Amino acid sequence: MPELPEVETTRRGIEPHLVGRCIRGAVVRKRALRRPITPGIGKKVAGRTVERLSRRGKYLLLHLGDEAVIMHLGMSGSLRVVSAASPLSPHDHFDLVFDQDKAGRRVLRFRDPRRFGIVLWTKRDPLRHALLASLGPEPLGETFSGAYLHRKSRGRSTSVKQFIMDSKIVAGVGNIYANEALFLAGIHPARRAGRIAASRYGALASAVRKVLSEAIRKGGTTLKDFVREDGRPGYFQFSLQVYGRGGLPCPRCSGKITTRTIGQRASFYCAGCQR
DNA sequence: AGCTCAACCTGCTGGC
DNA sequence: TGCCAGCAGGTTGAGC
Repeated sequence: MPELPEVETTRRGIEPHLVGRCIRGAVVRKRALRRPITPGIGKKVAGRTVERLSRRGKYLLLHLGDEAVIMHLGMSGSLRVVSAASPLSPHDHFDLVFDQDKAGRRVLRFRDPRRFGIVLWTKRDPLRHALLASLGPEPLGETFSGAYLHRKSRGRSTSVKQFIMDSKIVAGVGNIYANEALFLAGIHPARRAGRIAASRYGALASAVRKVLSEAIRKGGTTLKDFVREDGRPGYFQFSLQVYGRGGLPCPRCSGKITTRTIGQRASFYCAGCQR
């Protein structure tokens, strides 16, 4: 479910509910996620105050002084701020429990049916954690550019789509937005990364930025189950040009949109507009 | 180093 | 109507 815009939407949604709040503990109902939830996490975070929330790629970071909680939503994860008494759904695996306030006791509730998500506690700078240390630049940051993509792609025979979905190259570009950005840039997703000119990478970097920032503005993409912290869906699914639209007319030339698997992932493109 | 592919899990759906 | 193979927004690690 969640790519960078959905994680950013979640971050913005939960941040005002969490910053400055003191943590009382945690409830672990199902430890076995992509990695086991850090043993004893409740005791480790108890008494800490949330200073801020940040995002790195698709990772969400809760900063608790020198320590941090690292979260990843995997394919099906979502986070909501709810009352501690709020009824549980089958896949509500983890709660971060806050001190009581005038609204009662609130929790940050992590739901993840497929359990590809992550909840880890770290006492180090979370950006130095093994999972985050090798991430490429932020696609909405200053070091991400066409020149950067061009330089990194030299000698690479992999498809450009797999290349921009590689988190070591650029952090947080998933399947939906890779398809969309390549359409916007007019680049065929199966084209070899090392055989694309610098100017076209300029167009691609711009397209990635545009697609991601537009999606953030619309609250992310809700295909089936993504919800914001308050339960509302995102709206970017109405702006999708090619993703999930195999067989339908291309919005630019009215040709048929092709569906094809590239690098184990469903890919959608217009063979007329994308070269 | 870089490429490919299987694996981790559950839920839904499209085709028979 | 009912069943089930196949597929889903992500990532890693093994094998070559």
